[in-house]
Amino acid sequence: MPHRSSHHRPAAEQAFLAEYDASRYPHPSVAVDVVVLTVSEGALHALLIRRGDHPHKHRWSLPGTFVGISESLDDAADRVLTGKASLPGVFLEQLYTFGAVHRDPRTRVISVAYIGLLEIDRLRRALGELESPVLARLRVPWAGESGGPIEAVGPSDDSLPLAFDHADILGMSVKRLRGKIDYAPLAYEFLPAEFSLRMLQDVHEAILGRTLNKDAFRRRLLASGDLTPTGRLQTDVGHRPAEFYRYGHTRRSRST
Amino acid sequence: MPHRSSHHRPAAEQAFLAEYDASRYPHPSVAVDVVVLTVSEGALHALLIRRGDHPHKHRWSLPGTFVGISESLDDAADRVLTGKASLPGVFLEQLYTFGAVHRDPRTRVISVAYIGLLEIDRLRRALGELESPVLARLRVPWAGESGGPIEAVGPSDDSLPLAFDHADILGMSVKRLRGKIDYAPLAYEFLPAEFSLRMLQDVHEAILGRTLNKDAFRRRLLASGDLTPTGRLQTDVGHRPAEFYRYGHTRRSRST
DNA sequence: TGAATAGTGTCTATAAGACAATATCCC
DNA sequence: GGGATATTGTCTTATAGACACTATTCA
Repeated sequence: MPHRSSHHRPAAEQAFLAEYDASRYPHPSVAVDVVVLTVSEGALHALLIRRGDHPHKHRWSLPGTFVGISESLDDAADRVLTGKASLPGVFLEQLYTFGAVHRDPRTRVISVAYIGLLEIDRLRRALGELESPVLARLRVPWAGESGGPIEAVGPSDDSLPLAFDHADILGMSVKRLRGKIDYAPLAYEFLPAEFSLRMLQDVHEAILGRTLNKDAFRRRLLASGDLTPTGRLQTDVGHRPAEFYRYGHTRRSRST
Repeated sequence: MPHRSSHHRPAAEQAFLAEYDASRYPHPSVAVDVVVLTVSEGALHALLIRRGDHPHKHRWSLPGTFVGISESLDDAADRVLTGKASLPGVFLEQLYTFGAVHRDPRTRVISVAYIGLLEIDRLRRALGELESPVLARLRVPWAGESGGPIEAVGPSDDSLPLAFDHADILGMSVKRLRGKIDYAPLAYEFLPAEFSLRMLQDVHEAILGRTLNKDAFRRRLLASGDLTPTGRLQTDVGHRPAEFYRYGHTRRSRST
């Protein structure tokens, strides 16, 4: 969220902070939280973990970890996925850093949020090994890219109480996804290597939260040159089978 | 930059970090750096400060500060502007968090970068009070939104040596600006309250690093409904004077 | 009057929405 | 064959680029 710098502060506070010495004053803790997103049944879902301890005991939170003193932020985000869920090779991108003073009631924790995108089947397989996590459907109460906190709902449409400012982090991740889906190849992260145009459109619609024009979607994506037809067709579908495509630039013939 | 989570780490390291206790292990320092941007003479410029101390003595760096233990990130970014340069009310937005382990050779410093946008005249007035800062023109070696580090050049087109990873931070800020200029009202931050369409187009061109079609730009901006004509005209311009506009939705008549 | 830039009108090319027609699979 | 969805083609509409023309100011 953009803001405007505030009006003047007391000169004493300015002087104090200008003299701030990194080694003499207490440092905040720095954590990374990862919004692990997937698309299932036409809707975005996020991976949540039920907290066993205070604060926010029994609320649901994003998987995360503290950042080691000799570990980059990206590596810490990796570690959340490769450690907890054995999920190497997942698309990860830094989202936003949440730094309100009292966002964690215990102590000062600044959290660098990441988004991780992956296919539902792969995520489910990795989750099979674990106990507490749940895939919660996201309910977005705003249209377009307005932004703001969003809800996570359980299997029976019950709203799951979220820990800390994680409703804001989830909201920011959906906003980011919506803003980038039209020009960045994010949707393919939610799909297997080969997919039909309808599957791709379903992913776009789940992210955007609205239906799209089928003809225009087809034309636009095929014209982009980012899709390579595989020649393979769907089977056992009870109607004309769709062709499968693969993400990647079509090789242009050398002679033309 | 998106990345992919790496392959498995040694179980011992995972176990160690999983047990990481915020109170027992050293915390990184957290700083904010602000990319203060303005548009002058058809080009983006950023505020840089010559470092007087090691490391990177005599190199140029972004204005920044450490984050206080009871201070939000946004407040720390405010303080950089209201403290050092007496610039309250400036548009500030969080950009990205830079967390490579050795980005600062002294100790572990994670830096949350912000962008601050303001009008050239206002910035110059505030700078008059100070000594070391300079407004450096930005030279962007990539087109569109490819991203990557960029150069800052002095008055005689000499490249200024930048401290730390500040060339990357500057590059990220230009990339962000280019990505948002078409749908967010960023350009107006670089202009006085009343401006001509040509002045607005000049700002867009400076940000995008390329010329735009004049007719299409006019049509698009006027059709957006975001501009209110003031009725006032330029004076002393040696050619037909342009009308001044103001940013803000045109009030619609109640009867129509 | 001439130089210079603002602003308007028109034509064309491209992309999106709407809709109809045909294709192909399983039952 | 019938149901269902994929795929293709055409028409219409909105928007962007190109270009020509008119308008207004100061020197």
